[in-house]
Amino acid sequence: MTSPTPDHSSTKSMDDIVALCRRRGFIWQSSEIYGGINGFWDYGPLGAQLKKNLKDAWWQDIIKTPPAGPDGNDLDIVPVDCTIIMHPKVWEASGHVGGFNDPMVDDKETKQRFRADHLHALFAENKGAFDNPQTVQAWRDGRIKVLPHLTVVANGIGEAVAMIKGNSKSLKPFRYVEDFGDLEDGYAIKLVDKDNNTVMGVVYPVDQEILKSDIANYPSPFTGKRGTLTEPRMFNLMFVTYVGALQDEDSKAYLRPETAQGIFTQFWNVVDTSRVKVPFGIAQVGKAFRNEVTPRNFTFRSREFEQMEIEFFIRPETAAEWYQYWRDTRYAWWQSIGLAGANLQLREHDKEELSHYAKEGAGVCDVEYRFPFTAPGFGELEGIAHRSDFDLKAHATACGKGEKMMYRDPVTNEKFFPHVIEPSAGADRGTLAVLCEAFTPTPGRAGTQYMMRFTPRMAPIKAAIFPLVNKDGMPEIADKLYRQLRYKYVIETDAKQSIGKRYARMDEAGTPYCFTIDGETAANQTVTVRDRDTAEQSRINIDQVESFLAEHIGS
RNA sequence: GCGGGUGUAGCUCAAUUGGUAGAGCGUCAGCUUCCCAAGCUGAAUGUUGCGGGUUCGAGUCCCGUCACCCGCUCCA
Repeated sequence: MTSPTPDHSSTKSMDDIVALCRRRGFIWQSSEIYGGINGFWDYGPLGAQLKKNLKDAWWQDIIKTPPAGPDGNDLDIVPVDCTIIMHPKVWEASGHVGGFNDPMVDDKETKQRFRADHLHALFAENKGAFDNPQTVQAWRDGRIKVLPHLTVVANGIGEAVAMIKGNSKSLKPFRYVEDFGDLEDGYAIKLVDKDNNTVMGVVYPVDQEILKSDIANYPSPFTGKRGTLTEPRMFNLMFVTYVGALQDEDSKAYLRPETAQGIFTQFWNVVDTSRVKVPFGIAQVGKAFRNEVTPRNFTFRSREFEQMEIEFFIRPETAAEWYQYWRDTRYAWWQSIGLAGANLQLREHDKEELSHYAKEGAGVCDVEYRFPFTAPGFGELEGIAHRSDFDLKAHATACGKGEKMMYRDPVTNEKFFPHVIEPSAGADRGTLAVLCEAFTPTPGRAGTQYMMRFTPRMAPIKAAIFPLVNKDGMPEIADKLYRQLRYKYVIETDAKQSIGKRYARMDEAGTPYCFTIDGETAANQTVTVRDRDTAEQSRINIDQVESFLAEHIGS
């Protein structure tokens, strides 16, 4: 086992980790020979095996041998493997398209976001700027400048006027008197100022071009303060593609930003075909895509990444219990694969940072790892969220069948939309955390500068078989042992160069054990076992190598 | 998206006011070698991130671009 460092921010440099990943073939930049492409990463031979070990461990522990539930009975979790491209309506129903294909403005102070074309403003000035049509026209033509008095977010001019009239506080120092009537694109209202002078006010949707250049003069619709709004920006977090040879609006589709929606849309088929009943889980491993604004920190925020997701369907009233259960279970799982120290933590979210689907739920938490680049802070590995019945309900509504799609409890015949607890883990982030945790500088050690102390279950290479020298029958014995073991384990053999160099290379690859055939082997059928972490050797019978691995690595 | 920095062999780094792109390590091959990047001999490796410009001549100066790093921003 590795002995975890309490805080490796001072001892581990991300640059060194990235360099080792590159040099030894764990992780490379995608399309490197063309200069790379921002936010995309490839796994080399050692990295591909490492990531596979992580995903295999997850698959084993979730689907093949799921843990026991709160009542002591094994959970029922079945896998699916859904497509990356789905019907575009999936993403409308899930809420991914709605708010994110339009120019959006953020209020930096309140962190609220709204569609730029929903912003309406009231223009009014003390000096009676709008008391005649000519002045209004002059303003509309841009010949005179009038700053907006206040703004509101509204779906249409009527709603905007109603909101403005209804909020006497933000209207100050003006007071609403009466409607004046429709203008060409806007609406005029009569106001009075504090000296009871009549002031004409006009409400218009904010011109998008003016908003872009003059955003600093527009008060926040939430606080009334100027200077806290960001420029309108297109938030298109989803990758767009086109299905079929014709590229037009009708053929537009998206690469999924999360694997979860495949599970939700096939929930009914799973129920109909798999003899599962609530509570049960559906799990999936697969790629997802997000057009991140700033991909950074090595593979941590990649635009193409792989998720390991469970949607665990439950009765609504049991949400709190199951949320607790999955929180604790998933935290323990990450510990079990080698992230056992103080670099791993569980963090409950504050209510304010919750997503749209989780506002009213039993909770959301993250399993977080202290990466060298986040230290002393932490970065998310897995989020566990109570998503309520948001998604099933949304899809039932969007596809038009509505309550007919409610789940029927086969025992009680009750009909309801199950709630869901979603433990959603990042395979790439998990791999990166395992890499960072394993990375160990070895300043006092001969040969290697660094070694990788993977837990045996994660190690890309489980053992190496070396002939001590490349003659005297040793290579033949090594080759025989290698061929015998490689059916069960990832094993390497190497006869070239000095034994020290070969050990050192295995230390860097994180191989837990090396078996060496030496002069004694032919005589008494024993080999040496070298332990990666201590560099100490012991001698075992060559017939016991396989059982040694079974005991120390698992099968 | 904004500001700053960096970019020479797989890695670490050299290269005189602008004047022939090199070294160590690693890698590979052969020999040697009975336990920790050991030794000997040899070999391969670059349009100096990419593209323009200035110049008789650019790794070096200028512009653009790409990637990475740091700080903002962003991260339903």
